[in-house]
Amino acid sequence: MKFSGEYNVSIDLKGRVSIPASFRDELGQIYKSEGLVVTRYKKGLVAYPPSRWEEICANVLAMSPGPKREANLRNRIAPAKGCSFNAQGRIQLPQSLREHAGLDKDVVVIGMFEKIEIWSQKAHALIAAESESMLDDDAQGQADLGF
Amino acid sequence: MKFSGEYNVSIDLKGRVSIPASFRDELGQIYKSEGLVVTRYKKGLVAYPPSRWEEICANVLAMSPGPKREANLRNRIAPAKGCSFNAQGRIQLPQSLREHAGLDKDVVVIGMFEKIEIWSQKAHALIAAESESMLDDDAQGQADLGF
DNA sequence: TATCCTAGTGTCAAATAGTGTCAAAGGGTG
DNA sequence: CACCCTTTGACACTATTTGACACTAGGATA
Repeated sequence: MKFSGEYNVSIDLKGRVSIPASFRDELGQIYKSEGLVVTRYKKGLVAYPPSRWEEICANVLAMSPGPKREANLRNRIAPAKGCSFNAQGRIQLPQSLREHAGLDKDVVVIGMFEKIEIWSQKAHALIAAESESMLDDDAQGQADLGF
Repeated sequence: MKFSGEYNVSIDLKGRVSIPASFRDELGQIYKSEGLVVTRYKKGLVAYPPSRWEEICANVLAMSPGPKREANLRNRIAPAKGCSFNAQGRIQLPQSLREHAGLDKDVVVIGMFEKIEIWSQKAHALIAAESESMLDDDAQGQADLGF
């Protein structure tokens, strides 16, 4: 699965975000039958196809007990929610996740190959600026990559 | 039993917390007949289905005598209280547990697979922030898990 | 022992949140 | 410019959560 592209979409007054048609096409069958699993990620959200989520879950559960495992359970696994699509291609995000990401009205949905990120416009602008300056500081690295 | 999701709920003026409908569904029959057993856990509370609680109790009781067993008895087993649901899906938390967790008005209820955690909003924000920074500092670990 | 006070219960009804669906608006394409 | 597909706002409906109130039990006090 190769989600890609950056989309500005809006949230309706009940907390549903439109997932771009191209992502839904990419999901194929899954789009209607299973939906996506959404959880916290930094100051935003990520969404995975359920099968991918199962793998991640299994990886975390398999960690040896300790604070890292606990942190992953608490901040990634526990807040996760399976969200199915409605007839218009929107998914309902639970209040707790919307709050975490500070979502209201304008959000950015980003295809990141095997996952989909969801940010408030504001948070996305911040993290994008941060990433950009990191790349700026590494002109050699950029050149090596062929940019 | 797989409780999951994070919910902001409120406590009424007599100390009852609403347990989210999805958790009650997960409990099925047990919800009406048996309720939950709640006890202290760190700076918050945990709730278990009674059958799970029996197992935990048995494990502690089976420990060989010593300060660890004593500590478990004192801080986990002894303060525990069985709480049944009312018609609106709320459970009454005893004052001692409310006090321990510093609960007043806004609380967070979290599904953690086989158990349910209950925190004051404040305490949860603290522990979640701590976990988050731990995850941030370990980008490689996060990637290895598939996030 | 009678009375007051507090903590806890049961229940109702208002408020809030979530769901399903329709149709208008917007954007891209031929 | 007309058409089609996608996105968005809106509405009605259902489910869930919350605040409120009256009532009960038990403990303390006089």
